Amino acid sequence: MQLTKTEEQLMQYLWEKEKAFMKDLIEAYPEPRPAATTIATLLKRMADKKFIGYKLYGNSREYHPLVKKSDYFSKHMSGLIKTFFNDSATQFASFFTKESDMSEAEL
Amino acid sequence: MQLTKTEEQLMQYLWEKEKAFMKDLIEAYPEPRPAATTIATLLKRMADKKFIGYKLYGNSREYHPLVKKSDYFSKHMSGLIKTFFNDSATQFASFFTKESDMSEAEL
DNA sequence: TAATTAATTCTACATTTGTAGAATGTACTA
DNA sequence: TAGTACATTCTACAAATGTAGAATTAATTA
Repeated sequence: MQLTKTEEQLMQYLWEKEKAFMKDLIEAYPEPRPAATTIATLLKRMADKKFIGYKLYGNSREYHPLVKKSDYFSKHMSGLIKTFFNDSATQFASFFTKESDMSEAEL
Repeated sequence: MQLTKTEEQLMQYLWEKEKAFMKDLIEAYPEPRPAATTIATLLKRMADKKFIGYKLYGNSREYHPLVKKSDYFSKHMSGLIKTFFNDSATQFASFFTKESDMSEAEL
C-alpha cells in the first residue's frame, strides 16, 4: 500500500517533528488549515497502512513514523528509475547528468 | 492534472512505440490483458488530460504522446526533490551518493 | 454479402481519496 | 466544578480511479 499525496504531505510534517500529537501536526499546516477531523482521518488511514504508529497518552496519541524518510524516498526513486529507465541505473545517470541542473562536478 | 499509475503504464507503451493504435497498445500488455474498453477509457481520460493526441484513420485513431518522456520524468524528479529535500539539489545529491547503489565514480 | 475484427461511446459500479460535520470523551484551567 | 481545548470515532459524501459490459459502427476478409 502506498501513501497518497495528501498523506505524504502529512508524513513530511511528522518526519520533521519525529513525533507529534495531532494538534502539532495541524499547526504545521499553513492557513487555511484543514479540519481536525480531516487530519484525524488521514492519521487513521496512515496507521492502517502501517506508515505511522503511536503511543497512548491518556486519550490521545503521540504519533511517530514507522518508515524512515530515506527509505521511503529510496523506494520512490527506484520505482521511478525502474519505470522510466528500465531499471538501468546507468541509463538513468546519463539522463540525469544531461538533463538536470546539477553538473557532474556538483555531484 | 497528473497521470495515475495505470495511465502511466499505458503511457510507457505509447512512448516505446511512439505511435500506435489501440490494438497495438493492448497487445503490449502481458497476459491477462485488460478489457479493450478499459484501455479505451484510459486513452480517453489521457486525451482529456492532454497527455496524448491522435490522428484519425477511418473510424479509428492512431495515438501519440503529447509530452516527452524526459519532460515527464524531469517533472517527477523535481517534484520528488522538492518534496523530500526541500528543493535543495545539493542535499539530494549527497543523499543520493550515500544511499544509492551508484558510486560517484559511476556517475 | 455475411462474418469477423477493431474501435468507440455510453453506461455502470466498486474502491479509493479528500474533506468534514456531529457526537462523545478526557483533561486541563479559571 | 464548570468551561474550554483537544482528540477520537462514526458517518457521509463528492470526486477520482480501475475496470468492464452492451450497443453501435466501420473496415476487412472469406
